[in-house]
Amino acid sequence: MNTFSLSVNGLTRCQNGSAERCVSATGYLQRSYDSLAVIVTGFHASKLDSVLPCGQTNEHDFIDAIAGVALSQDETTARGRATAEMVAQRANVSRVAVSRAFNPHASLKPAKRELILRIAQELNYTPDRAARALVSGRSHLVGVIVPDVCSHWESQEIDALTTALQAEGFATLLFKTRIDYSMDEQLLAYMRGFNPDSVIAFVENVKPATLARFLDRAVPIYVHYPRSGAPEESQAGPLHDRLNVLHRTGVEQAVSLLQGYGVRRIAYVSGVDKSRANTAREHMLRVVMAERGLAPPIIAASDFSYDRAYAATLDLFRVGEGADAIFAANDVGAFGVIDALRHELNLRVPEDVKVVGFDDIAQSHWKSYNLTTVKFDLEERVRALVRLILRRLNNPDAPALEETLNTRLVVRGTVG
Amino acid sequence: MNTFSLSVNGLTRCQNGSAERCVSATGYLQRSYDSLAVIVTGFHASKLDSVLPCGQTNEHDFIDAIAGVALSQDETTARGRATAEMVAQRANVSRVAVSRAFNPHASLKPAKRELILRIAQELNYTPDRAARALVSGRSHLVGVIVPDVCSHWESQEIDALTTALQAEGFATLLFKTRIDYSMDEQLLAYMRGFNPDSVIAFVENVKPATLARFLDRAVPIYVHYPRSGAPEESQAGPLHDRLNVLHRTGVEQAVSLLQGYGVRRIAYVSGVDKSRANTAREHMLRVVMAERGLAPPIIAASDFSYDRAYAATLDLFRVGEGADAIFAANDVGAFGVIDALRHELNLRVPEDVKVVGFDDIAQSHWKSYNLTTVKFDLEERVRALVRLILRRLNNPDAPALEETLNTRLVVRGTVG
DNA sequence: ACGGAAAGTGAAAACGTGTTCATTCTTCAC
DNA sequence: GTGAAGAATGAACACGTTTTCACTTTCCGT
Repeated sequence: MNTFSLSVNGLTRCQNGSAERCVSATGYLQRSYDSLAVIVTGFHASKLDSVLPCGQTNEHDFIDAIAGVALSQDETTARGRATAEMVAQRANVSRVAVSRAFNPHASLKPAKRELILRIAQELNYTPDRAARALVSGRSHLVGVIVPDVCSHWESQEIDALTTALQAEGFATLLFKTRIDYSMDEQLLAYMRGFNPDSVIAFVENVKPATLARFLDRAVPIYVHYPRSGAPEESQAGPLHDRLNVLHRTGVEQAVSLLQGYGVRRIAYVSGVDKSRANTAREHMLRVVMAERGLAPPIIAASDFSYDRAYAATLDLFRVGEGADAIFAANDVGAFGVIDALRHELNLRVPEDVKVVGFDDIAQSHWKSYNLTTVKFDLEERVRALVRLILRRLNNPDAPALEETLNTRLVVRGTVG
Repeated sequence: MNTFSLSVNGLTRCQNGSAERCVSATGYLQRSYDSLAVIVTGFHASKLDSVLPCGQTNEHDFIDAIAGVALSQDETTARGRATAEMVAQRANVSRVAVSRAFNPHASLKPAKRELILRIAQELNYTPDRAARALVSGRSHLVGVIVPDVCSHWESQEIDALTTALQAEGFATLLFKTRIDYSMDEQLLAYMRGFNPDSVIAFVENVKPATLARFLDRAVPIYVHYPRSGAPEESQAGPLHDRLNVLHRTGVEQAVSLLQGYGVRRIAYVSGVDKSRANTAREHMLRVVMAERGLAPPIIAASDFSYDRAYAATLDLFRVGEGADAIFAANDVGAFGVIDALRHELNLRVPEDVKVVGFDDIAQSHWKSYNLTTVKFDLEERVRALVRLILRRLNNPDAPALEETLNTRLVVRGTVG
């Protein structure tokens, strides 16, 4: 067969390849990464030969060369990965022992385990997750459904989520749904084929029938925008795992601050109409304002986006009666509000109108906005979510769990 | 066994469950989704019974109920998914026929295929991708390595990528690497376990040894920031698949525009030091400026981030000599530049200093920035990338492919 | 009607792992 | 030295597909 093999550190061999090219490449590798064993095997000799840089090379050229080879690799070696059988053979143990070596809970003589792991590393072996999933029923994949990865809040949450899951041996499987926050059946069926162990949906208007299609597997599904979790809403005990957010704390701080400045007319530029995040925020704002003797907020309909918040603000002042202060359902919406006020209505923020957002995304501290906002600790939230998921996966029959997170006001330049 | 089963449309049955609860739920489902078959099966009857809402219910309550059941589902039914065997049995065909029914290229009598697909749908069956991957060697997963999902450019690219891959029957498997744009071996080994069919790395400083660990499988790896692809750099023929971007066009337009305003001192606020995107952009700027008789740009070191671009701009004017116009290596960096100029240095943009970015991300049209920028068509780029990947997967031995994309200047408010 | 090509079919063999179960080896107290 | 308990071991099976390989049926032109 037309193969090429190249090893660095210890044994250096070439088969069916041009010797000097191999040595040149080897030398380069040794110079750059001398403590590392590199094994390259199973290519069209002709291709590797014509591609490997000779003489002095820089790193980029070498990467290009290797990448080029990887791309044109021989089909016959596609399954060339080391298998547990090979490791077992080389270590003079049974294949089962190899499996056990990679499972920390299995009992295996420490010396044996060490030997197996060493040989496995030499052969660049890791257990095949597809096979493992097939027999264990665990794919170690977590499906994440999101309407728009670019939305700041979502992207930051996906980022933290991926980090947390990765640390626990899981991987994030990303799916996009329609932008209107609905999750269609087709997508769910599609995703189901990948066997995720759990699903986190950044959408809300989930149809029962859609969810039902998932129910023939024990897949915990987390509809991601949590209940408002205000004390007055809490019930005897949760029916299922739940993540609550206490909007009250942050909202009270914000309203109190605004009252200190003598604000009278407060408007709310909303999020997507029936979404829980929007409902909870608007509701809490209404409750807190009523408690403090303020008239109900003026509602300007929007959908969490910059553009619609911008337009809603124009309407509020041109068609409507305006306001002294504006709450936006999220920070991105608040950016739209601020830009509309400053650049189209020629109003000053915060002198003429004060603005408060929700979320505290990374962009909120940018100087052009410098937004005062109700912070929703993202890292903490993701940690709690991953904790819920893992606990549920490890113990499917445990009683329902509930985690509660608090909010607080971050005061910046758009108030005061 | 302690099971509950509920069907809507046609046959409506309850087993071991409270009849009226079942009927109530059924009625709700029928009212809401009357054209849909809903099959719920395999739960702890006690749990479903205590959870299902009775009488008038709203959608949210019902979702909560179903979700609660999904979470507390019986362990024994975890593998309760329909299998090809069951479909075959019910359709009176062999299991192989079922497999063929789901493979468009396999030959099967149309009537038979139709029957099988109908029954499969009834049973909510889809082929198990883990099993399929095991035997076919194709996981239909594409690994995406990214240092920071939140970065605007990356998040928009991930979004488009996911959409495109989803349409082709693939899914995006997301991994995070370190923020310094390096890709560590550990991550690659970890990812390898998931058997991605291809890997797209949004990182550049890839070590050969790191890549080599992937080379025992035929996995096309795309290091994502492309070569500058300027004509003077192009070679005889590409050694491997490659995506080129012609920065020249957009940069020429930008420099020409600036010259028209009599700009003399041009600065460049850079990206991550040795990254290709940064290198290519700086290089092209240098070349074009030289061609037009301008002095070389003043370099202000940054790393693509808002905060460092902000700081670099302050340095440029406080320690250095300032500039009439500033190119930023990316749009986010340009936002930092603009904010530093306006809010800390009290300079006007564009009157005192003109600013140009690279990328044209969605935020660039926001009124606070309204950035003039060199557009890099994201959708087009992702389409090209997916095209390359699929062609390579379908035909691993095809000659190397090359796609070239152009750029153009989008003129907004930060120049002129 | 006839032959041959093409299409359709199902039994069996992979794919690479985790798990169970009966067996063997080690350890330790007496 | 003995017995028993516990740890360590490997053979065999299971997981749900796709693929290969003979074999049978259908189709079509003469």
